[in-house]
Amino acid sequence: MFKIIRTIGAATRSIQTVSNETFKPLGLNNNLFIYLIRTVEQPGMFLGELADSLQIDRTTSFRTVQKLVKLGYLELKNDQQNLKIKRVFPTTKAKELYPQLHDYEQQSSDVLLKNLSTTERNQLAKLLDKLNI
Amino acid sequence: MFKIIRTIGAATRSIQTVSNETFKPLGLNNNLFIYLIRTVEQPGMFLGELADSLQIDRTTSFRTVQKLVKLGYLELKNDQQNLKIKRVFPTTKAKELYPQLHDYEQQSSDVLLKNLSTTERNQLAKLLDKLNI
DNA sequence: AATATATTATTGCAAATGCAATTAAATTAG
DNA sequence: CTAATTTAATTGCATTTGCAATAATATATT
Repeated sequence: MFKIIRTIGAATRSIQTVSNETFKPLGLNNNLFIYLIRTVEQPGMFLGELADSLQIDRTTSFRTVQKLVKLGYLELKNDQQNLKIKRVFPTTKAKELYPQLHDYEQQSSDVLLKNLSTTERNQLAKLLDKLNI
Repeated sequence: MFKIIRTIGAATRSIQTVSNETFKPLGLNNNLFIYLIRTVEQPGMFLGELADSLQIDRTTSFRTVQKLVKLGYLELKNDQQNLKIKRVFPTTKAKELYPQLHDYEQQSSDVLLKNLSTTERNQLAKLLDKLNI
């Protein structure tokens, strides 16, 4: 069964390599685009929360968010109740870009899954949902 | 279906975070241990071949292999036929460590898959094998 | 055989990464 | 209420990462 983690590792690295190349023109190399997708879909998470939800180191995530703020994609807002936290929101620019990012994600998924039938895709999605991440 | 690539991405990052922590005492943080596993299982690949098989950038892989040579885990040998390539082999140290690495991989897999039955695990493995990586 | 193209290893460099430590606010325990 | 503990953001720093470029060899083309 160890082959499972090898395969998903290889798939992830492979997907990231391609997406880096794809989004370089937008300055969104690395995993930048997953931050945007996540933030548009669930705006208002605080910094650490966002990092944890993406399974990315908090300090790495912190600096990436700074960069995305500088690029005009995200903005940070202080919380009224809790002075400690800063909440992350997408700008209009990010919201406008979102459909394109989502399309890419979809296409990327289609390529990865091209050898699987619809039934198999559903099966796979269901099984992955049960992973203990 | 886009959820599939999100999930495997999150799983991969999560697994790597834990393995980094686990192997820090051995100096094998990052993905170092997957190089060792791969090289023990298939010794003699040339540098670029190894990198490609792990879906890792060739220059990154190049430097990582250098590091593993320095740490005494791998060694490079010139090829008789092809002066351009260098083949990568595990040292005794690496071969001795291999069972431990493989055990870890197995345990890590067990944790990830703990909510899946044996049938489901087999199903998942089969579906992942069909991915177009 | 000579030239052009492709492949491999390697280095330079700037950016990203992540652990450790710090500061400040919030929560919990006494 | 006060002190101790936890949690969040932030910075420092050394390492890693990966694109771009280079050099050397191998392969393909004419």
